[in-house]
Amino acid sequence: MPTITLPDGSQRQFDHAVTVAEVAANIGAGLAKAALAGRVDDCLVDTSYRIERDARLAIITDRDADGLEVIRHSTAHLLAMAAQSLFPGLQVTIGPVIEDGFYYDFAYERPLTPEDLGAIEQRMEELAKQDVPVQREVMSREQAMETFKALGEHYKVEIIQDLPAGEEISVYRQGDWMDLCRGPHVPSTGKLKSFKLTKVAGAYWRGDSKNAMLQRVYGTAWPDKKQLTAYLTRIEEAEKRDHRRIGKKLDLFHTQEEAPGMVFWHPKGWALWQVIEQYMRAEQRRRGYQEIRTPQVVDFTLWQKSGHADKFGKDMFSLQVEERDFAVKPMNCPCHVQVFNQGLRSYRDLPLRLAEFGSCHRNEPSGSLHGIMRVRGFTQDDAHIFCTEESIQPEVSDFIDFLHDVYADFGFTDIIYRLSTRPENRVGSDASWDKAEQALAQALDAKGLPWQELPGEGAFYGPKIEFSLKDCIGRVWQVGTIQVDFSMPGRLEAQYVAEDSSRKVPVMLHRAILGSFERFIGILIEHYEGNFPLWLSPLQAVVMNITDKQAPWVTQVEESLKNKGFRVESDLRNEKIGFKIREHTIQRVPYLLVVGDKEVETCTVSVRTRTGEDLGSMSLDGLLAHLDREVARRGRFVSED
RNA sequence: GCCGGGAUAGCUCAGUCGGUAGAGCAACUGAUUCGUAAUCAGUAGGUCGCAGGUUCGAUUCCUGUUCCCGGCACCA
Repeated sequence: MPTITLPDGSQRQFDHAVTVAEVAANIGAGLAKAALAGRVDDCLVDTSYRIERDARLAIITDRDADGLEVIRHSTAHLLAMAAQSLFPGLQVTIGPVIEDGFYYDFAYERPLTPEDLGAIEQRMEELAKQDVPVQREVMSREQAMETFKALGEHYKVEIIQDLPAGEEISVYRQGDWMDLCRGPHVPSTGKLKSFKLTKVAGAYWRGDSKNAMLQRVYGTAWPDKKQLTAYLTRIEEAEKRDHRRIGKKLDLFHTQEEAPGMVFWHPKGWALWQVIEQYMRAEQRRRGYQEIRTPQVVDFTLWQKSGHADKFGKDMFSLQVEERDFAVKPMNCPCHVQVFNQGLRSYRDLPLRLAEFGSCHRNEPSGSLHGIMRVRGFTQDDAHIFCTEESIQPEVSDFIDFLHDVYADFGFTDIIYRLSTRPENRVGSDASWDKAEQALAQALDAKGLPWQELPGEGAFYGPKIEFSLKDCIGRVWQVGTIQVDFSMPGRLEAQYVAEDSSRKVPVMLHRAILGSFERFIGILIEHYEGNFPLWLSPLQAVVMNITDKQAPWVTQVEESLKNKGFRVESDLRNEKIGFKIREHTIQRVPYLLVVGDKEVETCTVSVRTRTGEDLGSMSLDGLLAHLDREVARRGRFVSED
């Protein structure tokens, strides 16, 4: 005699055990049809789940986030079913739901091709149309092992073996196809109406490059066609923000075969870079950092001492010159310790903050290179803070404030925080790791920041906070970081004289806000779609004439603005004004200054923005005041779409 | 590094079932002096990524290689 309590608080009584589907039908035919799953006392179940006793129940439809997840999960199953029916011998492994979709990893004798995708998708459509019922079945561990062994599903057998003892093992059948799965799933394949397979790719079994490479098929699924189309359009639009595309269009930089993973910066890209560098330089100085510069090429023995040679000597660009081994620096820290080591340091010198716009080179794996986001030659806004253990937390706290200020100036508020903790291979005592991890966690908590822990992902010398931003299609890139290091100062013999005149080894904090200029600029380009706020714009204004007659005043305006430090060009070409406006608008120039006879007479310019807004005529002083105001607020209030 | 895909004019791309290529935009030349997103006409522009092989003949087919793209792994 279960009493079912619905989300609105109403109750329904039944004189026998009922399934979720039956309760849905009892409420209404529409709901019965829409039901994809149920939530019984906070537990997600199939619509076929039998409720034996009093319970709270929510019927899950495609309007719930959970419902959408069920759809995606079931679509992954449909994909596997279709793939296996088309390619005998293809084995299933795992098929989880991911952001906006799902994937399924298959083991097959040959790689799947993009053409195969089309065939699989078509098969999925057919199977969905057949509205095949999906049924759950519980099996014993032995039974499950036997079943999947008999099917030749060796990966599934391995998965079953690794399931924790006591865990209920369920399989889902749809037609003559079945898969090991916890569920829940939609009641029948007919509920899956709007999906699309998006890409195939190789992926290692269990994410380990020592294992076999599987065939991963990615797809997306939505409650209806409209949402599917909206998603596909969104992705298409997002791809137009791609920094590689915009970088080329706006003539910011290029790359070429002879220097893989290295960037050739063009005048406009370098102008942008310089604005950022000068800004960071000023901000660092304001906050107690001292800027230094250290060598690019350093004897290999230093990298052996620092521990770099051991852990990633292969990833360094090494060179032999006159029988001596050198390496191009992959990081700045060992060099910064050398600066610290000059002279005798006192506790009174701490915390000592040494900053460098350090150019580094790392021989990154070829497959990991990506536009200017992941490169082999890059420049960090690097700094190392030498301090005592007691200063770790206040320094970290100050750093996070600094970082937030900088990000806000660049218009970033959507930041992902992660704390990477001690890895298996590490140096330093557990006690010092405890202290360092706590200091980082507390600094984040004290500011009320939401963070995620990445256990075991810390550097070998200490834990780190990673600050990440997303690119135009949602890929996450680490930009900022702060890392606690108990190891390197000791290895490189850094010392200071403490209050009791004993010699002590300082703690070192590695930190960066932008991360690398290359990556940060890549993110900036995608964030603004090339419509940089005025303070960053490589070219801030173009002054243009209507006919030759106005050329002298145009040149005068150009010179005046340049003298005030603005990045300005004039366009005196014999072209129609509409043509010039169009060209510079496409080049995302924030201000288009038009000069005709009227403006010459009144010593003004007609001001138009790249968004097409007409600000009317302004005197030179008026314009300068307007531009100054806008530059001063940086990226904080910019929203130009 | 691994799996798949790609590379054709400055850019975006079409094309050749094997007979050495084409469009739009850009560039250049000329005309036009025209007030807020494309003036008109003409000209020029390519070792079809690179190296081999097959072939009478390869941009096209095959092999290798480099780089790029999408994932995976990696990211000290």
